[in-house]
Amino acid sequence: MGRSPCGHDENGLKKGPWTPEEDQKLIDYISSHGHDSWRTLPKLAGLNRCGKSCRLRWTNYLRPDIKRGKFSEDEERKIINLHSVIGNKWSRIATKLPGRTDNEIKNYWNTHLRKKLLSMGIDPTTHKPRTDLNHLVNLSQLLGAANFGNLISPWGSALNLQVDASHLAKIQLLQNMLQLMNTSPLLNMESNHDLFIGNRNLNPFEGLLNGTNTQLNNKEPFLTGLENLNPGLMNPEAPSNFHDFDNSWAGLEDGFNPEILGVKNSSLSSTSSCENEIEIMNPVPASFSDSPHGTYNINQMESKIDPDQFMSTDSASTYTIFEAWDKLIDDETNDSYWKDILELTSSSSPSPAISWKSTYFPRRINNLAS
DNA sequence: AAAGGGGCCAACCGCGGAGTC
DNA sequence: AGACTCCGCGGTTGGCCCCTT
Repeated sequence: MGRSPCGHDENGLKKGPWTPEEDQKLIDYISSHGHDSWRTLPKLAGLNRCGKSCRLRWTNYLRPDIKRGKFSEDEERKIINLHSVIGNKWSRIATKLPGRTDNEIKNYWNTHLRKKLLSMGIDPTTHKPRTDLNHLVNLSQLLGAANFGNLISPWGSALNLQVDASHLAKIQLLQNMLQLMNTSPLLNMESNHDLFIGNRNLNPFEGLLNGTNTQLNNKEPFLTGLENLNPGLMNPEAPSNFHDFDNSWAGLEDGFNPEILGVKNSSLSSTSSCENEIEIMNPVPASFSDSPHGTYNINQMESKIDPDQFMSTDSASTYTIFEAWDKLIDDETNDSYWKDILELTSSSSPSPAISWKSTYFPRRINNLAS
């Protein structure tokens, strides 16, 4: 395994797979002397290796506290949740999984979890539902195989929607919207990472992932998605740090101006620390900017939230996510689609969901509701 | 049974940050 | 302040293994 089997570098130091004898030498030395300096360790331990190779071998394989074997479902869930928050920070993820190394987690992600998410129709980079047509085909197959009547989407069973690619796209757009809001800096002012780890799910498909389907079977389908939002928004008596929300929203409709959001460039392009040693990544995934500009689709919509464009003052050609929403709604020849959602979510009065929607889409909601 | 191909994963590479002089 | 060294991290590689044909 590895590269350059039995090879040696220009200094005559051995590279490639470790032999049992070398392993034993390393274990013996570290057991009695520790590893204060990896640079000097190989010579002192009688190993013809570079210090880096010794460190890697120890930390990834020989360390006594390493847990080997298959990843548990709980570990899988943790990895997925952590990755959705901090991205490819394997060493950070590893600190939350005792006995697992960053290398092991990274390999497991690339060989198992990534594919698993893809097969579930989730983009492993953004942790959002995928929106390409190939995926829609896969998703429809997945849905078809999984008790279609109940499993179309978190909201599908209640809305009794017809299932075709068009509806799936709309459902996904709705989910994307919810997730976008969920991950927007405005909605995450409290930066409580417990929102993301453990009992809170970032993506609405997690029920599929963990096999519980809790969200999919939820009796309040719209709320199922909305519960991912900051509870402050779901609460009619929102906490004080949301007092500017309405004003901010007005600004958003004008082009998603980060100044209005109070978002600095640094927080968009890098990470910022929070007290629990979890970094909240850029809420707008960088891959958004990779979306091709073609016909109207979700990717195009999301591409308007490219962090680079946040800093641009040129808004003449800006096609905001909210305009896309308007277009989507306008494209619906029959408003009953949206009225169904409204009726459903307003059935339990007073519904937090309807107030949420009124806040987000005041014009549209008022028109439909009247 | 043999060959081919893809998956898996240990190990390497290169970069960047931190510390030291 | 700048140069240098060391360490740690994320990305990538490539040999082994297993499955399929």
